[in-house]
Amino acid sequence: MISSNIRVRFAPSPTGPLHIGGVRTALFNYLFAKKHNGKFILRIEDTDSTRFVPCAEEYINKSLQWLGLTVDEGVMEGGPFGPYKQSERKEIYLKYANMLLERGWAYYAFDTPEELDALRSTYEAENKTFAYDIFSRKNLVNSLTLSEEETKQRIISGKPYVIRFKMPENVEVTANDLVRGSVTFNTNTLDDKVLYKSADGLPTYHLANIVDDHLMEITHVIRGEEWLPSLPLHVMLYKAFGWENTMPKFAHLPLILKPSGKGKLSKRDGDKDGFPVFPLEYTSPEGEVSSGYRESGYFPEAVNNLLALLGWNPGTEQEIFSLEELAELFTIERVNKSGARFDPEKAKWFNHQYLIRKNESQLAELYMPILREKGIQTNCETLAAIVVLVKERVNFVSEFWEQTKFFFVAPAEYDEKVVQKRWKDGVPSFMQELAAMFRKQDNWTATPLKEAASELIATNNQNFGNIMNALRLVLVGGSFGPDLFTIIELLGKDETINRINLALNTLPS
RNA sequence: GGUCCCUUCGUCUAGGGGUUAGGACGCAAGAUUUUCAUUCUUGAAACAGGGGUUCGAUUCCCCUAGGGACUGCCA
Repeated sequence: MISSNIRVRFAPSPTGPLHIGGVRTALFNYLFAKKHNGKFILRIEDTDSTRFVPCAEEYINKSLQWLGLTVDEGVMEGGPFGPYKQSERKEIYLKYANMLLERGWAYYAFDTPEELDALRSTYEAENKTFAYDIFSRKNLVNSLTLSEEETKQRIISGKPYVIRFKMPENVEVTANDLVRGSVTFNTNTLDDKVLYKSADGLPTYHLANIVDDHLMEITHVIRGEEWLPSLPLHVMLYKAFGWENTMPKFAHLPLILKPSGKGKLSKRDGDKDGFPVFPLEYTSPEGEVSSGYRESGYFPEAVNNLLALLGWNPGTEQEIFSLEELAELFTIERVNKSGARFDPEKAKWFNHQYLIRKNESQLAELYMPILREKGIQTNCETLAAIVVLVKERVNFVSEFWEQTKFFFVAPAEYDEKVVQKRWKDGVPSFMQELAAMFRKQDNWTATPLKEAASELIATNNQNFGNIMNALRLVLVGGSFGPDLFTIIELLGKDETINRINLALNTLPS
Protein backbone atom coordinates (compact mmCIF):
# COMPACT_ATOMS: atom_id res chain seq x y z
CA MET A 1 0.00 0.00 0.00
CA ILE A 2 1.19 3.48 -0.80
CA SER A 3 1.80 5.54 2.26
CA SER A 4 -0.68 8.31 2.85
CA ASN A 5 0.12 11.82 3.98
CA ILE A 6 -1.42 11.21 7.38
CA ARG A 7 1.02 12.39 10.01
CA VAL A 8 0.41 12.19 13.74
CA ARG A 9 2.67 12.88 16.64
CA PHE A 10 3.05 11.88 20.22
CA ALA A 11 4.55 14.87 21.99
CA PRO A 12 5.43 14.13 25.60
CA SER A 13 7.30 16.40 27.89
CA PRO A 14 10.33 14.74 29.52
CA THR A 15 9.43 15.76 33.06
CA GLY A 16 9.23 12.27 34.53
CA PRO A 17 8.09 8.80 33.65
CA LEU A 18 5.38 8.43 31.07
CA HIS A 19 2.25 7.14 32.74
CA ILE A 20 -0.34 4.86 31.19
CA GLY A 21 -2.56 7.77 30.21
CA GLY A 22 0.31 9.04 28.11
CA VAL A 23 1.02 5.55 26.86
CA ARG A 24 -2.56 5.24 25.68
CA THR A 25 -2.30 8.55 23.85
CA ALA A 26 0.84 7.24 22.15
CA LEU A 27 -0.94 3.98 21.33
CA PHE A 28 -3.94 5.70 19.75
CA ASN A 29 -1.67 7.91 17.68
CA TYR A 30 0.30 4.87 16.60
CA LEU A 31 -2.85 2.92 15.70
CA PHE A 32 -4.25 5.82 13.74
CA ALA A 33 -1.01 6.22 11.81
CA LYS A 34 -0.79 2.51 11.04
CA LYS A 35 -4.43 2.29 10.06
CA HIS A 36 -3.92 4.99 7.46
CA ASN A 37 -0.41 4.04 6.44
CA GLY A 38 0.79 7.34 7.76
CA LYS A 39 3.67 8.42 9.94
CA PHE A 40 3.94 8.22 13.72
CA ILE A 41 6.20 10.97 14.98
CA LEU A 42 7.73 11.33 18.41
CA ARG A 43 8.48 14.89 19.36
CA ILE A 44 10.07 15.77 22.67
CA GLU A 45 8.56 18.93 24.14
CA ASP A 46 11.26 20.01 26.53
CA THR A 47 10.53 23.71 26.63
CA ASP A 48 10.31 23.82 30.40
CA SER A 49 13.91 24.02 31.46
CA THR A 50 12.95 24.06 35.16
CA ARG A 51 11.15 20.73 35.11
CA PHE A 52 13.64 18.80 33.03
CA VAL A 53 14.35 15.29 34.32
CA PRO A 54 17.55 13.69 33.00
CA CYS A 55 16.43 10.18 32.14
CA ALA A 56 12.85 10.91 31.16
CA GLU A 57 13.48 11.01 27.43
CA GLU A 58 15.26 7.68 27.54
CA TYR A 59 12.38 6.32 29.58
CA ILE A 60 9.91 7.39 26.91
CA ASN A 61 11.94 5.72 24.18
CA LYS A 62 12.31 2.51 26.11
CA SER A 63 8.63 2.39 26.96
CA LEU A 64 7.51 2.80 23.37
CA GLN A 65 10.07 0.25 22.34
CA TRP A 66 8.89 -2.28 24.92
CA LEU A 67 5.30 -1.85 23.74
CA GLY A 68 6.31 -2.20 20.11
CA LEU A 69 5.03 1.25 19.16
CA THR A 70 7.58 1.87 16.44
CA VAL A 71 8.36 5.50 15.82
CA ASP A 72 8.73 6.61 12.20
CA GLU A 73 10.31 9.98 12.84
CA GLY A 74 11.88 11.19 16.03
CA VAL A 75 15.00 12.13 17.91
CA MET A 76 16.49 8.64 17.59
CA GLU A 77 15.01 7.78 14.21
CA GLY A 78 15.64 11.10 12.50
CA GLY A 79 13.47 12.25 9.64
CA PRO A 80 12.95 15.04 7.16
CA PHE A 81 11.35 17.44 9.63
CA GLY A 82 13.96 17.45 12.39
CA PRO A 83 15.18 18.24 14.84
CA TYR A 84 12.45 16.51 16.82
CA LYS A 85 13.39 17.94 20.17
CA GLN A 86 12.10 21.40 20.88
CA SER A 87 15.16 22.54 22.80
CA GLU A 88 17.10 21.96 19.58
CA ARG A 89 14.59 24.06 17.65
CA LYS A 90 15.02 27.03 19.95
CA GLU A 91 15.87 29.57 17.20
CA ILE A 92 12.73 28.80 15.26
CA TYR A 93 10.18 30.07 17.69
CA LEU A 94 11.08 33.71 18.25
CA LYS A 95 10.62 34.36 14.57
CA TYR A 96 7.05 33.15 14.78
CA ALA A 97 6.35 35.06 17.98
CA ASN A 98 7.58 38.18 16.19
CA MET A 99 5.30 37.40 13.28
CA LEU A 100 2.36 37.52 15.65
CA LEU A 101 3.65 40.73 17.19
CA GLU A 102 3.86 42.37 13.77
CA ARG A 103 0.37 41.31 12.89
CA GLY A 104 -1.06 42.63 16.14
CA TRP A 105 -1.91 39.19 17.46
CA ALA A 106 0.50 39.44 20.34
CA TYR A 107 2.10 41.96 22.66
CA TYR A 108 5.01 42.35 25.04
CA ALA A 109 4.33 42.06 28.75
CA PHE A 110 6.72 43.13 31.47
CA ASP A 111 4.87 42.13 34.61
CA THR A 112 7.14 40.03 36.78
CA PRO A 113 6.11 36.58 37.97
CA GLU A 114 6.12 37.98 41.51
CA GLU A 115 3.74 40.77 40.58
CA LEU A 116 1.38 38.32 38.94
CA ASP A 117 1.57 35.94 41.87
CA ALA A 118 0.72 38.80 44.20
CA LEU A 119 -2.22 39.71 42.00
CA ARG A 120 -3.43 36.11 42.07
CA SER A 121 -3.27 36.03 45.84
CA THR A 122 -5.19 39.27 46.15
CA TYR A 123 -7.91 37.99 43.86
CA GLU A 124 -8.02 34.70 45.66
CA ALA A 125 -8.48 36.44 48.98
CA GLU A 126 -11.63 37.97 47.52
CA ASN A 127 -12.72 34.58 46.18
CA LYS A 128 -12.03 35.63 42.62
CA THR A 129 -9.64 34.34 40.02
CA PHE A 130 -7.12 36.54 38.33
CA ALA A 131 -6.69 36.12 34.64
CA TYR A 132 -4.39 38.01 32.33
CA ASP A 133 -7.09 38.69 29.79
CA ILE A 134 -8.92 41.14 27.58
CA PHE A 135 -10.02 43.10 30.64
CA SER A 136 -7.06 43.01 32.98
CA ARG A 137 -4.42 43.62 30.36
CA LYS A 138 -5.54 47.24 30.19
CA ASN A 139 -4.24 47.77 33.71
CA LEU A 140 -1.01 45.82 33.49
CA VAL A 141 2.49 46.55 32.32
CA ASN A 142 2.64 45.71 28.63
CA SER A 143 3.11 47.15 25.19
CA LEU A 144 -0.60 47.83 25.03
CA THR A 145 -0.51 50.21 27.96
CA LEU A 146 3.05 51.53 27.60
CA SER A 147 4.11 53.97 24.94
CA GLU A 148 5.93 52.53 21.96
CA GLU A 149 9.03 54.39 23.07
CA GLU A 150 8.96 52.97 26.56
CA THR A 151 8.34 49.45 25.30
CA LYS A 152 11.35 49.73 23.02
CA GLN A 153 13.41 51.19 25.84
CA ARG A 154 12.59 48.29 28.17
CA ILE A 155 13.47 45.69 25.59
CA ILE A 156 16.73 47.36 24.63
CA SER A 157 17.75 47.69 28.26
CA GLY A 158 17.36 43.94 28.59
CA LYS A 159 14.39 43.92 30.90
CA PRO A 160 12.87 40.45 30.89
CA TYR A 161 9.63 40.23 29.02
CA VAL A 162 7.17 37.72 27.71
CA ILE A 163 5.16 37.73 24.54
CA ARG A 164 1.47 37.15 25.13
CA PHE A 165 -1.23 36.21 22.69
CA LYS A 166 -3.71 39.03 22.23
CA MET A 167 -7.03 37.27 22.53
CA PRO A 168 -9.62 39.18 20.50
CA GLU A 169 -12.66 40.54 22.25
CA ASN A 170 -16.01 38.77 22.23
CA VAL A 171 -15.48 36.30 19.42
CA GLU A 172 -17.23 32.95 19.38
CA VAL A 173 -14.62 30.36 18.50
CA THR A 174 -16.03 27.11 17.26
CA ALA A 175 -13.62 24.27 16.99
CA ASN A 176 -14.37 20.83 15.69
CA ASP A 177 -13.30 17.82 17.65
CA LEU A 178 -13.35 14.40 16.03
CA VAL A 179 -14.54 12.80 19.25
CA ARG A 180 -16.92 15.43 20.61
CA GLY A 181 -18.18 17.33 17.63
CA SER A 182 -18.13 21.09 17.67
CA VAL A 183 -17.14 22.94 20.80
CA THR A 184 -17.72 26.65 21.19
CA PHE A 185 -15.93 29.16 23.40
CA ASN A 186 -16.21 32.90 23.75
CA THR A 187 -12.84 34.63 23.70
CA ASN A 188 -13.88 36.84 26.62
CA THR A 189 -13.55 33.80 28.88
CA LEU A 190 -10.08 33.01 27.58
CA ASP A 191 -6.83 34.52 28.76
CA ASP A 192 -3.77 35.95 27.06
CA LYS A 193 -1.42 33.00 27.21
CA VAL A 194 2.30 33.49 27.33
CA LEU A 195 3.84 32.34 24.07
CA TYR A 196 7.48 33.18 24.56
CA LYS A 197 9.70 34.26 27.40
CA SER A 198 12.86 36.27 26.98
CA ALA A 199 14.34 34.99 30.24
CA ASP A 200 15.32 31.64 28.73
CA GLY A 201 14.59 32.39 25.10
CA LEU A 202 12.13 29.51 24.96
CA PRO A 203 8.57 29.31 23.78
CA THR A 204 5.79 27.89 25.92
CA TYR A 205 3.93 24.76 24.99
CA HIS A 206 1.25 26.58 23.02
CA LEU A 207 3.54 28.37 20.60
CA ALA A 208 6.02 25.57 20.13
CA ASN A 209 3.26 23.03 19.68
CA ILE A 210 1.42 24.93 16.98
CA VAL A 211 4.56 25.99 15.15
CA ASP A 212 5.99 22.49 15.18
CA ASP A 213 2.76 20.79 14.21
CA HIS A 214 2.59 23.16 11.28
CA LEU A 215 6.22 22.79 10.28
CA MET A 216 6.09 19.02 10.68
CA GLU A 217 2.91 18.89 8.61
CA ILE A 218 0.90 17.13 11.28
CA THR A 219 -2.55 16.25 9.97
CA HIS A 220 -4.22 14.96 13.14
CA VAL A 221 -3.66 15.96 16.72
CA ILE A 222 -4.72 13.13 19.01
CA ARG A 223 -4.20 14.05 22.65
CA GLY A 224 -5.76 13.81 26.09
CA GLU A 225 -8.91 15.63 27.09
CA GLU A 226 -6.93 17.83 29.44
CA TRP A 227 -6.06 19.83 26.32
CA LEU A 228 -9.61 20.57 25.31
CA PRO A 229 -9.66 23.94 27.12
CA SER A 230 -6.62 24.98 25.07
CA LEU A 231 -8.28 24.12 21.80
CA PRO A 232 -9.74 27.60 21.11
CA LEU A 233 -6.34 29.19 21.75
CA HIS A 234 -4.75 26.76 19.34
CA VAL A 235 -7.39 27.40 16.71
CA MET A 236 -6.88 31.15 17.15
CA LEU A 237 -3.15 30.68 16.74
CA TYR A 238 -3.61 28.87 13.45
CA LYS A 239 -5.84 31.73 12.37
CA ALA A 240 -3.34 34.33 13.51
CA PHE A 241 -0.56 32.65 11.56
CA GLY A 242 -2.80 32.31 8.53
CA TRP A 243 -2.52 28.53 8.60
CA GLU A 244 -6.21 27.66 8.80
CA ASN A 245 -6.11 25.76 5.54
CA THR A 246 -3.58 23.29 6.82
CA MET A 247 -4.77 23.21 10.41
CA PRO A 248 -4.73 19.64 11.71
CA LYS A 249 -7.90 17.90 12.82
CA PHE A 250 -8.22 17.46 16.57
CA ALA A 251 -9.30 14.49 18.63
CA HIS A 252 -9.38 14.72 22.42
CA LEU A 253 -9.27 11.36 24.14
CA PRO A 254 -11.26 10.66 27.30
CA LEU A 255 -9.21 10.54 30.47
CA ILE A 256 -8.29 7.41 32.38
CA LEU A 257 -9.77 7.69 35.85
CA LYS A 258 -8.72 6.24 39.20
CA PRO A 259 -10.01 2.72 39.99
CA SER A 260 -11.67 4.05 43.12
CA GLY A 261 -12.41 7.49 44.41
CA LYS A 262 -12.40 10.64 42.36
CA GLY A 263 -10.29 12.12 39.66
CA LYS A 264 -7.92 11.09 36.97
CA LEU A 265 -5.39 8.38 37.42
CA SER A 266 -2.25 9.64 39.02
CA LYS A 267 1.10 8.32 40.08
CA ARG A 268 0.01 7.71 43.67
CA ASP A 269 -2.94 5.47 42.79
CA GLY A 270 -0.84 2.59 41.65
CA ASP A 271 1.13 2.20 44.83
CA LYS A 272 -2.03 2.44 46.90
CA ASP A 273 -4.10 -0.13 45.01
CA GLY A 274 -1.21 -2.35 44.08
CA PHE A 275 -1.10 -1.95 40.34
CA PRO A 276 1.41 -0.16 38.14
CA VAL A 277 0.70 3.17 36.50
CA PHE A 278 3.96 3.18 34.57
CA PRO A 279 4.99 0.93 31.70
CA LEU A 280 8.46 0.35 33.11
CA GLU A 281 9.77 0.53 36.63
CA TYR A 282 10.99 4.02 37.38
CA THR A 283 13.41 5.34 39.92
CA SER A 284 13.16 9.06 40.49
CA PRO A 285 16.28 11.17 40.95
CA GLU A 286 15.36 11.16 44.66
CA GLY A 287 15.51 7.37 44.66
CA GLU A 288 11.79 6.70 44.90
CA VAL A 289 10.87 3.54 42.99
CA SER A 290 7.55 3.18 41.16
CA SER A 291 6.49 -0.17 39.81
CA GLY A 292 6.15 -0.86 36.11
CA TYR A 293 3.96 -3.13 34.02
CA ARG A 294 6.99 -4.90 32.63
CA GLU A 295 8.46 -5.64 36.04
CA SER A 296 5.05 -6.69 37.37
CA GLY A 297 4.95 -9.41 34.78
CA TYR A 298 2.63 -7.93 32.20
CA PHE A 299 3.17 -8.78 28.57
CA PRO A 300 3.43 -5.70 26.35
CA GLU A 301 0.68 -7.11 24.12
CA ALA A 302 -1.62 -7.28 27.12
CA VAL A 303 -0.88 -3.70 28.08
CA ASN A 304 -1.60 -2.46 24.56
CA ASN A 305 -4.77 -4.50 24.48
CA LEU A 306 -6.14 -3.32 27.80
CA LEU A 307 -5.24 0.30 27.09
CA ALA A 308 -6.85 0.17 23.67
CA LEU A 309 -10.13 -0.92 25.22
CA LEU A 310 -10.09 1.95 27.67
CA GLY A 311 -12.04 4.55 25.75
CA TRP A 312 -12.35 2.67 22.48
CA ASN A 313 -13.94 -0.50 21.20
CA PRO A 314 -14.53 -1.96 17.77
CA GLY A 315 -18.27 -2.53 18.30
CA THR A 316 -17.94 -6.29 18.31
CA GLU A 317 -17.67 -8.68 21.21
CA GLN A 318 -14.04 -9.46 20.56
CA GLU A 319 -11.77 -8.37 23.38
CA ILE A 320 -8.38 -9.82 22.58
CA PHE A 321 -6.50 -8.07 19.80
CA SER A 322 -2.96 -8.05 18.54
CA LEU A 323 -1.41 -4.68 17.80
CA GLU A 324 -1.87 -5.40 14.11
CA GLU A 325 -5.56 -6.16 14.55
CA LEU A 326 -6.02 -3.02 16.58
CA ALA A 327 -4.36 -0.95 13.89
CA GLU A 328 -6.66 -2.46 11.32
CA LEU A 329 -9.84 -1.90 13.33
CA PHE A 330 -9.08 1.45 14.94
CA THR A 331 -11.21 4.44 14.09
CA ILE A 332 -11.49 7.73 15.93
CA GLU A 333 -15.25 7.63 15.44
CA ARG A 334 -15.44 4.75 17.88
CA VAL A 335 -13.53 6.56 20.61
CA ASN A 336 -15.75 7.23 23.62
CA LYS A 337 -16.45 10.63 25.07
CA SER A 338 -16.55 9.82 28.74
CA GLY A 339 -13.68 9.07 31.07
CA ALA A 340 -12.84 5.43 31.69
CA ARG A 341 -12.13 4.11 35.14
CA PHE A 342 -9.13 1.85 35.23
CA ASP A 343 -9.91 -1.66 36.50
CA PRO A 344 -6.85 -3.48 37.87
CA GLU A 345 -8.74 -6.79 37.98
CA LYS A 346 -9.54 -6.69 34.32
CA ALA A 347 -5.95 -5.71 33.59
CA LYS A 348 -4.87 -8.97 35.19
CA TRP A 349 -7.43 -10.88 33.19
CA PHE A 350 -5.98 -9.48 29.99
CA ASN A 351 -2.57 -10.71 30.98
CA HIS A 352 -4.02 -14.11 31.78
CA GLN A 353 -5.51 -14.26 28.31
CA TYR A 354 -2.12 -13.63 26.75
CA LEU A 355 -0.42 -16.06 29.08
CA ILE A 356 -2.71 -18.98 28.25
CA ARG A 357 -2.24 -18.28 24.56
CA LYS A 358 1.48 -18.89 24.83
CA ASN A 359 2.67 -22.42 24.25
CA GLU A 360 4.47 -24.48 26.87
CA SER A 361 7.94 -23.98 25.51
CA GLN A 362 7.51 -20.20 25.45
CA LEU A 363 6.26 -20.29 29.02
CA ALA A 364 9.04 -22.64 30.11
CA GLU A 365 11.55 -20.23 28.68
CA LEU A 366 9.99 -17.34 30.60
CA TYR A 367 9.82 -19.34 33.81
CA MET A 368 13.32 -20.80 33.61
CA PRO A 369 15.17 -17.68 34.85
CA ILE A 370 12.95 -17.51 37.93
CA LEU A 371 13.82 -21.11 38.79
CA ARG A 372 17.48 -20.54 38.17
CA GLU A 373 17.40 -17.63 40.58
CA LYS A 374 16.02 -19.99 43.20
CA GLY A 375 18.86 -22.37 42.54
CA ILE A 376 16.74 -24.98 40.83
CA GLN A 377 18.11 -26.94 37.91
CA THR A 378 15.73 -28.40 35.40
CA ASN A 379 15.42 -28.82 31.68
CA CYS A 380 13.08 -27.19 29.21
CA GLU A 381 11.18 -30.37 28.39
CA THR A 382 10.30 -31.09 32.01
CA LEU A 383 9.44 -27.48 32.65
CA ALA A 384 7.22 -27.32 29.60
CA ALA A 385 5.37 -30.39 30.84
CA ILE A 386 4.89 -28.79 34.25
CA VAL A 387 3.92 -25.34 33.07
CA VAL A 388 1.21 -26.60 30.78
CA LEU A 389 -0.51 -28.19 33.78
CA VAL A 390 -0.95 -24.92 35.64
CA LYS A 391 -1.01 -22.14 33.10
CA GLU A 392 -4.79 -21.84 33.31
CA ARG A 393 -4.56 -20.90 36.95
CA VAL A 394 -2.10 -18.03 36.84
CA ASN A 395 -2.18 -14.48 35.55
CA PHE A 396 1.57 -13.93 35.59
CA VAL A 397 4.67 -16.02 34.96
CA SER A 398 5.82 -15.05 38.44
CA GLU A 399 2.87 -16.96 39.89
CA PHE A 400 4.15 -20.23 38.46
CA TRP A 401 6.42 -20.78 41.43
CA GLU A 402 3.61 -20.87 43.94
CA GLN A 403 1.75 -23.33 41.72
CA THR A 404 4.65 -25.60 40.84
CA LYS A 405 7.26 -25.46 43.57
CA PHE A 406 6.31 -28.93 44.85
CA PHE A 407 7.65 -30.33 41.60
CA PHE A 408 11.10 -29.16 42.64
CA VAL A 409 11.15 -29.25 46.42
CA ALA A 410 9.47 -31.58 48.89
CA PRO A 411 6.87 -29.90 51.09
CA ALA A 412 8.54 -28.20 54.06
CA GLU A 413 5.26 -28.24 55.92
CA TYR A 414 1.82 -29.75 55.51
CA ASP A 415 -1.52 -27.97 55.50
CA GLU A 416 -2.79 -28.58 59.03
CA LYS A 417 -6.44 -28.76 58.07
CA VAL A 418 -5.80 -31.39 55.45
CA VAL A 419 -3.68 -33.37 57.90
CA GLN A 420 -6.55 -33.39 60.39
CA LYS A 421 -8.97 -34.54 57.77
CA ARG A 422 -6.96 -37.11 55.84
CA TRP A 423 -4.08 -38.40 57.94
CA LYS A 424 -5.93 -40.83 60.18
CA ASP A 425 -7.72 -44.19 60.39
CA GLY A 426 -4.97 -46.38 59.04
CA VAL A 427 -4.05 -44.04 56.21
CA PRO A 428 -0.40 -43.79 57.30
CA SER A 429 0.07 -47.55 57.32
CA PHE A 430 -1.64 -47.86 53.97
CA MET A 431 0.80 -45.27 52.65
CA GLN A 432 3.56 -47.74 53.36
CA GLU A 433 1.85 -50.33 51.22
CA LEU A 434 1.36 -47.76 48.50
CA ALA A 435 5.06 -46.95 48.61
CA ALA A 436 5.92 -50.62 48.39
CA MET A 437 3.67 -50.98 45.37
CA PHE A 438 5.22 -47.95 43.71
CA ARG A 439 8.67 -49.43 44.27
CA LYS A 440 7.71 -52.43 42.18
CA GLN A 441 6.39 -50.41 39.23
CA ASP A 442 8.41 -50.50 36.02
CA ASN A 443 6.26 -48.35 33.79
CA TRP A 444 6.36 -44.99 35.53
CA THR A 445 3.61 -43.19 33.65
CA ALA A 446 0.38 -41.78 34.94
CA THR A 447 -2.17 -44.22 33.54
CA PRO A 448 -0.68 -47.57 34.68
CA LEU A 449 0.27 -46.02 38.00
CA LYS A 450 -3.29 -44.92 38.51
CA GLU A 451 -4.56 -48.39 37.63
CA ALA A 452 -2.16 -50.04 40.04
CA ALA A 453 -3.06 -47.64 42.82
CA SER A 454 -6.79 -48.04 42.26
CA GLU A 455 -6.41 -51.80 42.44
CA LEU A 456 -4.44 -51.64 45.68
CA ILE A 457 -6.98 -49.28 47.20
CA ALA A 458 -9.85 -51.53 46.17
CA THR A 459 -8.32 -54.74 47.49
CA ASN A 460 -7.60 -53.04 50.81
CA ASN A 461 -11.08 -51.61 51.07
CA GLN A 462 -9.81 -48.08 51.25
CA ASN A 463 -11.69 -45.03 50.12
CA PHE A 464 -10.24 -43.82 46.83
CA GLY A 465 -10.92 -40.15 47.38
CA ASN A 466 -9.54 -40.21 50.86
CA ILE A 467 -6.31 -41.91 49.81
CA MET A 468 -5.89 -39.63 46.84
CA ASN A 469 -6.17 -36.60 49.07
CA ALA A 470 -3.79 -38.05 51.60
CA LEU A 471 -1.30 -38.87 48.87
CA ARG A 472 -1.68 -35.38 47.51
CA LEU A 473 -0.99 -34.00 50.97
CA VAL A 474 2.15 -36.09 51.13
CA LEU A 475 3.41 -35.04 47.73
CA VAL A 476 2.44 -31.37 47.47
CA GLY A 477 1.85 -30.40 51.09
CA GLY A 478 -1.77 -29.46 50.76
CA SER A 479 -4.99 -29.80 48.89
CA PHE A 480 -4.26 -28.19 45.58
CA GLY A 481 -2.57 -28.75 42.26
CA PRO A 482 -3.15 -30.56 39.00
CA ASP A 483 -3.90 -34.22 38.37
CA LEU A 484 -2.18 -36.32 41.02
CA PHE A 485 -0.83 -39.11 38.83
CA THR A 486 0.61 -36.60 36.40
CA ILE A 487 2.43 -35.08 39.37
CA ILE A 488 3.62 -38.56 40.40
CA GLU A 489 4.86 -39.28 36.91
CA LEU A 490 6.79 -36.03 36.76
CA LEU A 491 8.24 -36.43 40.25
CA GLY A 492 9.61 -39.86 39.38
CA LYS A 493 9.72 -43.04 41.39
CA ASP A 494 12.43 -42.18 43.88
CA GLU A 495 11.09 -38.76 44.74
CA THR A 496 7.55 -40.05 45.14
CA ILE A 497 8.64 -42.76 47.53
CA ASN A 498 10.95 -40.38 49.37
CA ARG A 499 8.09 -37.98 49.97
CA ILE A 500 5.89 -40.74 51.32
CA ASN A 501 8.66 -41.70 53.73
CA LEU A 502 9.23 -38.08 54.64
CA ALA A 503 5.57 -37.68 55.53
CA LEU A 504 5.54 -40.90 57.50
CA ASN A 505 8.47 -39.60 59.53
CA THR A 506 7.16 -36.07 59.92
CA LEU A 507 3.44 -36.42 60.41
CA PRO A 508 1.90 -38.03 63.53
CA SER A 509 0.98 -41.67 62.98
C1' G B 1 -15.98 30.50 41.65
C1' G B 2 -15.56 30.71 36.02
C1' U B 3 -15.14 28.06 31.20
C1' C B 4 -15.61 23.60 28.67
C1' C B 5 -16.53 18.27 28.45
C1' C B 6 -19.16 13.95 30.10
C1' U B 7 -23.44 10.60 32.22
C1' U B 8 -26.35 2.49 30.10
C1' C B 9 -25.14 -3.13 35.42
C1' G B 10 -19.93 -2.05 40.95
C1' U B 11 -16.22 -1.47 36.49
C1' C B 12 -15.10 -1.47 30.86
C1' U B 13 -18.80 -1.17 27.26
C1' A B 14 -22.70 -2.65 22.88
C1' G B 15 -27.15 -0.73 21.37
C1' G B 16 -30.43 3.04 19.84
C1' G B 17 -37.45 6.17 18.84
C1' G B 18 -41.11 0.18 19.65
C1' U B 19 -35.23 -4.85 22.24
C1' U B 20 -36.69 -10.26 27.24
C1' A B 21 -31.42 -3.44 26.97
C1' G B 22 -26.36 -7.61 24.69
C1' G B 23 -21.10 -8.84 25.97
C1' A B 24 -16.66 -8.72 29.22
C1' C B 25 -14.25 -8.18 34.25
C1' G B 26 -15.60 -9.03 39.13
C1' C B 27 -19.35 -11.50 42.32
C1' A B 28 -22.84 -15.75 43.52
C1' A B 29 -24.92 -20.67 42.61
C1' G B 30 -24.91 -25.41 40.19
C1' A B 31 -22.45 -29.25 37.16
C1' U B 32 -17.74 -31.74 36.16
C1' U B 33 -13.28 -33.24 39.10
C1' U B 34 -9.25 -37.60 43.71
C1' U B 35 -7.95 -31.73 45.77
C1' C B 36 -7.50 -26.66 44.35
C1' A B 37 -8.16 -24.39 40.06
C1' U B 38 -9.79 -24.69 35.05
C1' U B 39 -14.03 -25.57 32.07
C1' C B 40 -19.33 -25.49 31.35
C1' U B 41 -24.25 -23.78 32.78
C1' U B 42 -27.08 -20.41 35.45
C1' G B 43 -27.97 -16.05 38.41
C1' A B 44 -27.93 -11.14 40.65
C1' A B 45 -26.68 -6.45 38.50
C1' A B 46 -27.76 -0.60 34.45
C1' C B 47 -30.42 3.43 30.73
C1' A B 48 -28.94 9.83 37.07
C1' G B 49 -33.66 12.87 37.98
C1' G B 50 -37.44 16.19 35.96
C1' G B 51 -39.73 18.35 31.93
C1' G B 52 -40.79 18.41 26.78
C1' U B 53 -41.15 16.36 21.24
C1' U B 54 -43.74 11.82 19.78
C1' C B 55 -48.82 7.10 19.04
C1' G B 56 -44.36 5.61 21.68
C1' A B 57 -38.31 7.66 24.59
C1' U B 58 -33.20 4.58 27.56
C1' U B 59 -32.35 6.63 22.51
C1' C B 60 -33.90 13.48 20.16
C1' C B 61 -34.28 18.60 22.83
C1' C B 62 -34.15 21.54 27.46
C1' C B 63 -33.31 21.99 32.67
C1' U B 64 -31.39 20.04 37.20
C1' A B 65 -28.06 16.95 39.66
C1' G B 66 -23.59 14.35 39.65
C1' G B 67 -18.71 13.47 37.71
C1' G B 68 -14.33 15.24 35.09
C1' A B 69 -10.77 18.61 32.93
C1' C B 70 -8.79 23.36 32.65
C1' U B 71 -8.21 27.98 35.12
C1' G B 72 0.92 29.05 35.56
C1' C B 73 6.51 32.98 32.36
C1' C B 74 3.88 23.56 33.32
C1' A B 75 2.93 20.43 29.68
